[in-house]
Amino acid sequence: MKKAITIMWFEQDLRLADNPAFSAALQQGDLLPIFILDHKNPGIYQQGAASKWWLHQSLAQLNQQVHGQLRFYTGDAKSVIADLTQRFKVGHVFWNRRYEPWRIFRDTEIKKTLRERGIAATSFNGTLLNEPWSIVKHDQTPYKVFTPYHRQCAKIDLESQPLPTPVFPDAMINDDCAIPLEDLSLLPRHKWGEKFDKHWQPGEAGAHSALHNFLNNGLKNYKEGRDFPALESISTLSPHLHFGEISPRQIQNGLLSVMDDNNKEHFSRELYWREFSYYQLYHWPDLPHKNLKTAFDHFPWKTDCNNLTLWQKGLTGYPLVDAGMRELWQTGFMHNRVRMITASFLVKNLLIDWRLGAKWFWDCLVDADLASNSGNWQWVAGCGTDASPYFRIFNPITQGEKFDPQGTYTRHYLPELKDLPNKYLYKPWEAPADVLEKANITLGKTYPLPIVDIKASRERALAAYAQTKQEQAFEG
DNA sequence: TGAAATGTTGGGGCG
DNA sequence: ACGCCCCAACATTTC
Repeated sequence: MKKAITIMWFEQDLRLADNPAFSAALQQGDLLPIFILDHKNPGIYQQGAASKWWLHQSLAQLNQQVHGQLRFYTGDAKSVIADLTQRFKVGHVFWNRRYEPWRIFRDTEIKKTLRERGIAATSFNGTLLNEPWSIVKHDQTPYKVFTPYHRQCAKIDLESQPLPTPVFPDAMINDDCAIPLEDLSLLPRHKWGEKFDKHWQPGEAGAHSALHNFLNNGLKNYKEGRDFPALESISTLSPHLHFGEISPRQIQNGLLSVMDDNNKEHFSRELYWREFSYYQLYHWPDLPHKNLKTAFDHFPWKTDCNNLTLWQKGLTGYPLVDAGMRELWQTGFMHNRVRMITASFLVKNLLIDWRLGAKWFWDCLVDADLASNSGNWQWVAGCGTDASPYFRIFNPITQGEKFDPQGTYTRHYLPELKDLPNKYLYKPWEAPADVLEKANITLGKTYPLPIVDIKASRERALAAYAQTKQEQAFEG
């Protein structure tokens, strides 16, 4: 009788340390570590190009960590696993749970099928501090608002130690039917991803170096500094977290050694915003594509494709908005404050459906995450459960003057404005002709004129939102 | 994790 | 010295 093998199914947990499924799988021995690129099941949530680039790099790192013994497959995960159980005597399949609705559906089926065939299937929590179903209000319904949700988590969260990096065997099971990483075709054809190389270090080592860099530098000024895109006061851990190169528990544990309670508290809160997004996605699986407040189903969105394109390209004529959109394109990332400003501009000043903004971010972000991206866009648009008030409309001029007063960030991404004095940086159309000439700027040519009037578009948005608010009250 | 409009206060100029 | 106006600066309200 052949000895049964154990499958460790990696997906959004591309790390060895504090990986509960991997640690458990190692206990069983005769390990086949696999990764499946499932392009059959995600439907409309096909991974974006930037995210694919990251995944490729991260898989390469993980494969190196297990001495090239990670086995790659592509196709429908259910069939791939069924096929493996045909060709091998499989005793046990391990994985860490994932929370996208299509993955929950898929994994539930797989678990059921395996068990029916007498194969053990065990999943773990390697991704969240709390399982979404474990936190409910007294009446057993899920929290809709962040603050009470967070308060409740703080009450029950115990400090738990991350698992140590396990020792893994030199030789794991081989499978001749597996394909090389390159055949997953994750890298863009036209070297578009190469520009990301200088900004990021995907993989478990890169994740920990980002964490330590943040703990030693950015964190001490996090509370104030995180609002200033020119400062390096943010963690940039989001893509690492998305792919599970580091766990929230490891991050929280890293915070324990830091004395500064105030900044620590504010950063920890952001980890819980991530948790809250996953929580919402679990309890409201329509989060990515439906307004949670149904009054927004009749919202008068503009369908002007031209303005959407100008926003995407960073050609709105509002320098802070354009700088953010170009940061996104160039680096696959955008500073959080600037994400709010660019999103507010699209949804409120341009009146373009938040789902189109979410789609663009989804394609461009290396940290594209269905839970966080959808949750945050619903928040900005005001149609989420816990949403930004409808009248909160960011003024990209004021925001620039307040949060990038020297223009360091803005000029970095808009070199065509580098010689424009601070006084006019966020409103170049107000600059006198001689100032523009001296700065080598021809408005409408070297840099666009504003595509909407900020005051008029603000009033237009307020009117549209007031109408929706009324319908909402009517619907109860 | 806003912004603009409106209201209030208090100091200085000036008849 | 006094009252009046002007207008920042700050506070409150409204969207």
